[in-house]
Amino acid sequence: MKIENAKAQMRKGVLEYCILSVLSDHDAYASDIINKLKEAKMIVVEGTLYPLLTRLKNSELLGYRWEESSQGPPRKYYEITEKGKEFLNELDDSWKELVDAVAFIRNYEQRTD
Amino acid sequence: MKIENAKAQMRKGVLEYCILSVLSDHDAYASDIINKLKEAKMIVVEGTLYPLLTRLKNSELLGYRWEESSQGPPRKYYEITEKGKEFLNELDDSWKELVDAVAFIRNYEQRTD
DNA sequence: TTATAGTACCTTGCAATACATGGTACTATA
DNA sequence: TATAGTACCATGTATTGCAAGGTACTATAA
Repeated sequence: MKIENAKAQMRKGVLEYCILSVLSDHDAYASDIINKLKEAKMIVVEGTLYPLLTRLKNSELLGYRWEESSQGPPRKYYEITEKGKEFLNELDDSWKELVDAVAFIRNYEQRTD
Repeated sequence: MKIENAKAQMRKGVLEYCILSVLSDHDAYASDIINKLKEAKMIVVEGTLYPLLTRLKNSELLGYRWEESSQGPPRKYYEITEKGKEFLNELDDSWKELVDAVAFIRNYEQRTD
């Protein structure tokens, strides 16, 4: 369905912004992050999240540590780095500019209706 | 520069939304569209716009007609179709959901600071 | 008439990311 | 020992923004 495809395209670039946001609040492991995003109605699956976390870690925007779990296998807790925080600020600016641009275009269109 | 790359990624999916918005207001040719988007600080170049207009036309979301110009070559005026208007509404909903999701995540993060 | 500038449109291949799919591994419990 | 629940992972596909190089029409200058 074409709108689903458009939604996926709109998520490109925004997901890393959201993940860095979630982690700037507190450290988390993958399942935590998925649940936090789900609360915001940003539905992300593991197949998307793990490669993205790896990419962010490789870019030194995130770090991680292993922690034992009282049940099940050990968990990989991710944390944002200083570099990640700086990048998050830049993403914040970019996102706001984009939202403003879209609002300008949409409001301009509706004003002339 | 990595932030420029992130910006390009954030524009994926959003550009077609903006272009359909611009054209739902009034018909336009490429240069018009580029200028309208520039007013909103959405910088788009021809190499991006022409393939996208072609894709939208092939998806029957847009139609076009040629019009002579008093100076220079003839111009291709694009217009949105009924199907395009319906899709624009769906894109509008999707965009708003995304913006709400991001706001939820960002506000949650700042509330706990 | 020819050459040039301005304007309009176009094609193609590359880079980057979301994600589906299939997989491995650890731990607790039966 | 086998199984269920949970956690993590790799890879290839699909899609779009866009840089780069191109063609073509029209008016104007030479």
